[in-house]
Amino acid sequence: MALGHAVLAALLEGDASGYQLSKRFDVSVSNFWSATSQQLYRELDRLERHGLLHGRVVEQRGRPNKRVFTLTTAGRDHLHGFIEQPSRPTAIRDDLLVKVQAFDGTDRDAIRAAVVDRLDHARRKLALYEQLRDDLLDGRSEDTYLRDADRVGPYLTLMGGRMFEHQIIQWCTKVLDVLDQRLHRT
Amino acid sequence: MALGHAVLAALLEGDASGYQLSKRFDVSVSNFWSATSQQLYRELDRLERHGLLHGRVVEQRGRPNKRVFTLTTAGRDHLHGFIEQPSRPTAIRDDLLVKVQAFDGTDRDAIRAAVVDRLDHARRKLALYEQLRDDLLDGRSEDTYLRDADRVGPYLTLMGGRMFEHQIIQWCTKVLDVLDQRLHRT
DNA sequence: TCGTTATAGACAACAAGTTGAATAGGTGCC
DNA sequence: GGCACCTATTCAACTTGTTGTCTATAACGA
Repeated sequence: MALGHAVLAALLEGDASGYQLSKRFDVSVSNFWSATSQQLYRELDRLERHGLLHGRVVEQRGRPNKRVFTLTTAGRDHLHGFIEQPSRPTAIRDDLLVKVQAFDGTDRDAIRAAVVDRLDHARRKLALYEQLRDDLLDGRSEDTYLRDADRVGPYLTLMGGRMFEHQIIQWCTKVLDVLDQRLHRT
Repeated sequence: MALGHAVLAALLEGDASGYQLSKRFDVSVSNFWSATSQQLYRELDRLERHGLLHGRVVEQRGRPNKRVFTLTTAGRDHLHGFIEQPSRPTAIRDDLLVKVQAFDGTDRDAIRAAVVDRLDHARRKLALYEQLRDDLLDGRSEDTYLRDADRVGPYLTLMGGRMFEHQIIQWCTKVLDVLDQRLHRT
């Protein structure tokens, strides 16, 4: 139940409906997990059946009713239990890397385009993370924030996402370098 | 068909049986994809049905026969086609990050242990990658290798894995720092 | 000789994730 | 006035990935 734990962790930041949760997963939660809205709804049902959270229907004018979910005590306990379990290191699985691996000299332009694309995406992500970071720090220094904040988890995972994208940028730059060097060879 | 492409790419390094392939996935291929042997056997059957590779049975003395798979021309073409398709950036999905996100002060020791564990694992992985790199370079400088080598893909993905683990190490170190700072607060 | 590790696979059940579509009112823009 | 996007959720079908069990043989060391 990997997604489930991510959902429970996300709800630590406050109650939310499925839709709100999917928005949360699009931005801040994307640092540590990703999921489509369909997955989320399915998982919310499942977690509710297991008593780890409970939803109440909120009626709305002019738009469909929504179900807002809250963590139960059992849900919090479950999260604590999860933290104690060993976690396997995540394996890398990346289309772009498969493409680079398969590079045999004939499809240089296509590979180059794919890498440039990813580089672009990573830069955008990084900018978003910097923004989120500024919002979170709200003028304070990192040290001050880390000392005083109630929950440091969200900041640390954000730093994780930031470093991740940074590394992608480095790698892409290197790959482009190599590809361009080889252009002059042939 | 994401796994399929990884298998095809792995076979670019030479023909292999299911078992050999699973070994390959454990070491060098793990830089860009991961899969269990069960997944591999299933995928090999599928790829053969689609004509992207073909297997021939090799009889062995004293042990079960093995099927050795070779890329077909259709398989190579398919790989080239794949390279031209846009690839979505991989989403992060990591148990450890979920745990850190969920950190609420009460389970400091468990989180710490999980991070130390991961740090350890990353260091080991990094050492392995350095070894693979040395083997690949075989005394040559990186520049020389990149200029002369037939296929630079494997080296570049290896560098990807290397940078990835390096970044993990940085992040883990930072998290431990923060956790230990907070110890002195409470 | 017994247990362990490595080789080489097959099969089944289940969990997780993706893709595509449907519903239905609301807001903003040209 | 129409079109596109936003809110909010659900359903169905499918592909991927995980976990566990099973059958064999061979080499190695205690």
